[in-house]
Amino acid sequence: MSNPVKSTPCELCLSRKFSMFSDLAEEHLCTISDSKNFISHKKGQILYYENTKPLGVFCVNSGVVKIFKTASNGKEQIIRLAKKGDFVGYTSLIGEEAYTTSATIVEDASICFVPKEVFLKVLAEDNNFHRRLTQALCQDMGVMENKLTDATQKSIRERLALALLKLGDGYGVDGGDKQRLDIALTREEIAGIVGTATETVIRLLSEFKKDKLIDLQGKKIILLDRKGLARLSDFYG
Amino acid sequence: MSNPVKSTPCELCLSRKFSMFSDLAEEHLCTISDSKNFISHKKGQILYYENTKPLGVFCVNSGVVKIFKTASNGKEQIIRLAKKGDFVGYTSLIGEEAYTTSATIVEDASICFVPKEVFLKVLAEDNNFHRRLTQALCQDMGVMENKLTDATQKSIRERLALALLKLGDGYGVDGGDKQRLDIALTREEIAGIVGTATETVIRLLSEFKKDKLIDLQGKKIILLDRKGLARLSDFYG
DNA sequence: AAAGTTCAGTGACTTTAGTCATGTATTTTA
DNA sequence: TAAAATACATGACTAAAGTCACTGAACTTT
Repeated sequence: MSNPVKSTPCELCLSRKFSMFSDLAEEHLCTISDSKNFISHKKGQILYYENTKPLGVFCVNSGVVKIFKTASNGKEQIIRLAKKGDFVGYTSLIGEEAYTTSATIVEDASICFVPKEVFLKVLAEDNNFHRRLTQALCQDMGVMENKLTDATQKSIRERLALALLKLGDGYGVDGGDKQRLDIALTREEIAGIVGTATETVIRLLSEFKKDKLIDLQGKKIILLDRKGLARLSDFYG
Repeated sequence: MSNPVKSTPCELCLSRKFSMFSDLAEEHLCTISDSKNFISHKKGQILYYENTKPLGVFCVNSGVVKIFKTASNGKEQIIRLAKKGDFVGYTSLIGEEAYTTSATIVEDASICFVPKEVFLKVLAEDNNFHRRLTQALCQDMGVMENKLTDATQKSIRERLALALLKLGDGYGVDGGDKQRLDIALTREEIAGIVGTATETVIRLLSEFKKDKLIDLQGKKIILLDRKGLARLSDFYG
């Protein structure tokens, strides 16, 4: 689907530090490195569609991938954003089921594809890796429980404030109380993260701007007052 | 906290068939059986609170447990209901973090408690068990993605219809198109499952009754028209 | 069996957020 | 660079669901 580029071996991959492959045994790392496929993806391209069968695991080297579900009303609910070091599509592979989500590129990305058999072989043989993966899964489960609770119990205003803070954690530059979100999301995508209508996001963002919580410079969002957003994102603001 | 009763050994436990211990190696089963603690719990009793540290894993032998989060508005979001054969509290244990949820008894239950060290030892030594657990976790992740999407993209009416259908799957008797939900939940608890206000559940239930989708006999709910509920639970009903 | 407590149900009202319509920027593409 | 396509923005309206207040029913407790 995309142009294969000369591959960096996993042993030398700088994104590996951030991934679950970070302390994989040398031999397993080589197995993966030899069989993987390095591909460059442009914004908008698709990694996989919901309900298709996984053929392997994607490992993000750079760029941003959105993992989402298409609801029965046609809207996209973004489950998470994956960046450098993140694995994509492994839960469906391990769960031995069709993909429960779709994945597309949000910001131009380079991504490695590790074939099913190789990934599962390493998972089966490297107990330490398996242990780490299970632990990460369990922690992700806690994250999902939080998201579900926020989705049902918080207002859209609260959820948007929270979403901005989390984007700040993942993609913020400058740090401190004032940080620029270094990620290009459309208002519709932000709506997909929060789980609301695009117009509502637009309205609330200008409201936040009026309240000096954020600033809008073209496409980019600057968080001016993280504490204020945090107060707003919790029920009693 | 509760009255310990004479323990059924795991080898003879009838609920085990339904659990992830179902094909545990004999030796590991014995290790667990020897160290576990069988306890009887009454409705309303607490298994654990959010933010406390897990000391082991609960294995439900009979009865029903609700796993929930208390939101910042004080309401309970029920994450799932656990029954015979289900493990409770293992994700936080394996994730090496404090409980992300609380758990209390919804229907009088008998539950085994397996201490942390023993459970983790078996997990580390029995690769087959570890594999099965990871697989289940991955599938549960897909379930959570679905729940999140439903929570943000479906209306309360749709979500309630869906919740009733799922309760039918897990606790329905008679089967077919007409089934009685054999579980005693208050309207407030149903609201906690759906993620809405108690009054809204009450109103919608009487509406469903008026529309011959369900019947209300005292506390018990009877699903009269599963297909109708299914149609309603999907966006285009 | 009386009193207390929890639970179910209803009405009135308010707030929130979704939808539709339309207009203006801003990118893309031809 | 003009045209087309997206994306952003705003207003008006509607519908959905939450809150508050209260009543009556059904359990518990003593």
